[in-house]
Amino acid sequence: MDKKRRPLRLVKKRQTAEHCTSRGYCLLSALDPGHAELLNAIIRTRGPFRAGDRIYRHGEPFDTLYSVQTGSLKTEMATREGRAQVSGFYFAGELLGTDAIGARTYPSDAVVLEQTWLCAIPARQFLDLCAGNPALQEQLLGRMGDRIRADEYGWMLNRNERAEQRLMIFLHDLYQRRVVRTGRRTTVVELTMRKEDIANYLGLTPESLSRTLRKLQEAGIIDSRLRAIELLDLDALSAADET
Amino acid sequence: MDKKRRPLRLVKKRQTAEHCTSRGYCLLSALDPGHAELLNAIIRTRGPFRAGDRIYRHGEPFDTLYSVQTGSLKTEMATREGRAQVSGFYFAGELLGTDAIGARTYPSDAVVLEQTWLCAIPARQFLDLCAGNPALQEQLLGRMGDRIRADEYGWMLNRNERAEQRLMIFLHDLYQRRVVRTGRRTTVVELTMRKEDIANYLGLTPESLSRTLRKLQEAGIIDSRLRAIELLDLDALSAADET
DNA sequence: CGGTTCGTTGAATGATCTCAAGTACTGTGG
DNA sequence: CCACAGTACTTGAGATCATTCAACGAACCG
Repeated sequence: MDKKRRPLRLVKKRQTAEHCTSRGYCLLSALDPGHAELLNAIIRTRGPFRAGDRIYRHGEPFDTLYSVQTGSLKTEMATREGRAQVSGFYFAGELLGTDAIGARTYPSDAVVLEQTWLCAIPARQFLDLCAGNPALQEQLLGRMGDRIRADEYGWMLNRNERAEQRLMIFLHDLYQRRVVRTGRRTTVVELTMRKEDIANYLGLTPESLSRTLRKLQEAGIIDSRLRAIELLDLDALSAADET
Repeated sequence: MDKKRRPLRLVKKRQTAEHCTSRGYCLLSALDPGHAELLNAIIRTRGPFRAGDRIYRHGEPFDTLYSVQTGSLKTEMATREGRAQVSGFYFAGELLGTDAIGARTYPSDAVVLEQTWLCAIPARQFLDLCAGNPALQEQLLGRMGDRIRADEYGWMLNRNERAEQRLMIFLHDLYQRRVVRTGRRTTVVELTMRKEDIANYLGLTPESLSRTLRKLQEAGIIDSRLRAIELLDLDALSAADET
């Protein structure tokens, strides 16, 4: 399942927070200039990484959080039989590594899906900074809370819903996250991950995913292509996602 | 899948000042006397609550965290069809409401399962206290991180494992948590929740749970009674729970 | 003691998986 | 640009597991 292990290319390239300031969905946005400067001083831009690169592996000492600048990643855990289990996908603006906070080591592997730039945030210094800055702490807690809620909600769905429903919710989630990230409402969702990863993430076999995609296609809800899916009936998808 | 609330096993049974003899005893352990005093000043013991009481409801403004003193609770969310979905169980020493941190309202309902005493912790004041106290912040972040990891692990299991496996993991988790709470290694697990709740939590119908229990019983792994389950083969159960 | 809820059991249905082929895409070397 | 090999994806048919529907038994509570 893990084919090519290219060595990590850590191209160090000093850079300001230019990549972050433009978007509201960024940790820096909560900071006054003084604290932003402090945070800026400890973060480092890293990249480019290529598909298959592993940013960290489970069991390695946890010392760094990553903010995704451009590109995308998946995280995966190992089941006791040694199979990989995809536990999440991460896109630009999202924070990678939060599930390691409070632990000594990363609980999962982070695998790059396409050309990707990251922003490395030393965890120790960052958490100390949070301790002295209520606004930043609130940002961090907010994100962790979001994460807990999202996981819990996702878990709930996975227990109850059928494959078709889960897939619709997943697609709608991808769409929504891209709206939040980019503000654009294109109905074409690019798939930077393999279908196999999606199936794994949804708890389905690739065969079942394939059949389910076909079903949605026949229902006129999506147009499933190879590396992209066009969402033809957003209403149907968001209806699936309603609490 | 359950591993879910297990993170809270870090809870220390520390009974220091009479203020916190039996309330809030976990979070206080990280504090120097001065800060402990501050925290003590804002927490309040509440109870007794009886089975069926709702501590909070989803949608209500989030303003309080609760530490379970004695007794037990379940949290449940509403699916869009209006059915209830059990999202977790909480026992003495565990922290209730963390999934609301960062949100304005509680995402779930908290329902009491038996006679229960709680310790109410005003969220605003508590979080402010954390912001000024690195040790306390670390405790809180640690718990939230534990929670994220547990949810993630649980979710993973739920996607992969069959009913029998999930049930074994659940039972083993109940056992482990009780060892942590009480230190006693009795193999009889009291069920304060209804079987219906367990089935719901595991993503099964009550019928399927019943059949699965019978299977484990016939295999000599458990002795399933009405309000308790005796764990006859702990090795088999912990084997199911191994990473 | 009845009524009610909770839990169990059986048989039939349905969803997803497994196994086994077949097809389409991707990258490589000629 | 094409042929090729390797991988990803799709499709079909049968097996497996959990659900549904229906009925019954056992505990709880007035």
